[in-house]
Amino acid sequence: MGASELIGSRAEPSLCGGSGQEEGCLACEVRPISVCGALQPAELLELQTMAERRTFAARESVAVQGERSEFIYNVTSGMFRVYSLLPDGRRQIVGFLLPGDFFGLALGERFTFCADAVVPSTACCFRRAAFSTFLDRTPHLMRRLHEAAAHEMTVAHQHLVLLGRERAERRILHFLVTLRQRWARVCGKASVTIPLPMSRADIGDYLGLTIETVSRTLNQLARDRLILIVPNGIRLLDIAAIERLAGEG
Amino acid sequence: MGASELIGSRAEPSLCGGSGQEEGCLACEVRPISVCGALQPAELLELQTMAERRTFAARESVAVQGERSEFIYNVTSGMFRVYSLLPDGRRQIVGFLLPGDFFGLALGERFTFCADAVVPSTACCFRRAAFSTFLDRTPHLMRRLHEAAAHEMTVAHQHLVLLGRERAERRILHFLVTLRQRWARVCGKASVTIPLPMSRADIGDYLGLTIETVSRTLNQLARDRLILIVPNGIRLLDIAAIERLAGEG
DNA sequence: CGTATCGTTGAAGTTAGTCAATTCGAGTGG
DNA sequence: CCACTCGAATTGACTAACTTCAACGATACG
Repeated sequence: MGASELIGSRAEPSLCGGSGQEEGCLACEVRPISVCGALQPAELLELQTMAERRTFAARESVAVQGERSEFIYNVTSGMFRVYSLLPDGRRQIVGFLLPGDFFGLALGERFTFCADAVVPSTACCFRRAAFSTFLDRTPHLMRRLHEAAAHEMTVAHQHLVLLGRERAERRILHFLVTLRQRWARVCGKASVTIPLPMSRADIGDYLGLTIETVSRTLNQLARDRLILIVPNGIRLLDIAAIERLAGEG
Repeated sequence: MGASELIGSRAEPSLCGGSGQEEGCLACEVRPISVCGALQPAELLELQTMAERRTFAARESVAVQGERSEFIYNVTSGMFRVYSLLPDGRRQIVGFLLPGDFFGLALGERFTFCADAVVPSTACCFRRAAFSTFLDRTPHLMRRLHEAAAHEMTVAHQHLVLLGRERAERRILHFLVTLRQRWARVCGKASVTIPLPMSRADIGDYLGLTIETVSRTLNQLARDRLILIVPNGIRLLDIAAIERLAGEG
């Protein structure tokens, strides 16, 4: 083994974003990558009046399946998981939210899913009613939201393909490749080290696998010298090979 | 076996809908259950000018992954399947479209999935550009479309739960229960006999199973006297038990 | 009546799940 | 600083579920 110089490359999740609360929407660090990027300065000032930055502790709940959805959220830092709970306690994570991602787009009266913070995180909260009327006055934001929803739909469909038709190794690889791309968007540049703030159980519940299978598969990939497992993350050692094995990516 | 009096209860898929072409949107048989139901008579007349009823033969293609999406469609009779093809020929069906369902909601420039007719079917076609401008002038239709998209999202998430966390029997049962509800909406009343115009291969590709597993599971359910397999359909013999076994349904 | 396709059934093989033991790492208190 | 504890991650042995491969039966169609 003895690759001690490789170890220690901790995936420190700056998880981008940060404070900036005081400065309002104009100075928002996720605006360029979020739906808010569609807005003019004047509109941002108006949006700001109905926005409130909230902090969430790790595991703190954002939404509970079936409860009334008073707010919608725009993630500004950290990571959230969106999931469904089955009566017997099993869980299916349908997605992880990164900075710039919207939650509550499907503006039904009630949340159809649970969501909570994976790590300490922040999000911008909007009262649904206020946001909704703002939306009516701002058709280009509506468009942008619709595009975001369409993209979410495409992502969900790819997730379906993964769960329905791929085996464990490809699920894991696809997950890593996709997550890398999403981090790249958030951080402005692609990194070979992917922060994985979520647990193996989370990954398993996202990919329809058990923790044991996730662990075995990751360690097999590490033995094959495709990845390196670092604290709180994964370093991709051979991105070309990984993307090839993952399918289209 | 000798339940010959039960056999012969063919699931004749009137598959509801039918002609009505000549009479226009006002007389459209799927309007009450479709997004068009949100429109006023005057608006329907306008919509009608950009609508064209098209007929599709079984297996005729509606959309091909990656191609430009010139039209969007509203299913008026029959059934379509929406799917993704993998490079090695495997297929994941992400959904079946019934009368009243919209296709092409995610108004990207290109189709992200394939779609074709399962049986001879008809659909109302709208040129995307024209429909899009109509949408801008008709915010309540936009709302309704957005709600439909949100519902699609919820359905996709439930599908994810199914593929990620349920075994074959529950996938099949859930599929039957859900399809029954959808037919009920289309036909105006719930029936114990569910038309299944699609093949076992289609069901398998929808549920992430092989044809063999679909066949074995269905026949096991028939042996357990929960269902009866009839030509082109399934009759549910014990709906209460089926819904219990399927989970929340 | 022959052929093609679809569906069913059986047997063998694989993958991932289950159960259980062990290790690792972070945090705690002596 | 070290022992202890707790949860997360890893690893192994075994098992269940589903797939694969193969053969066969039914049905529709020319």
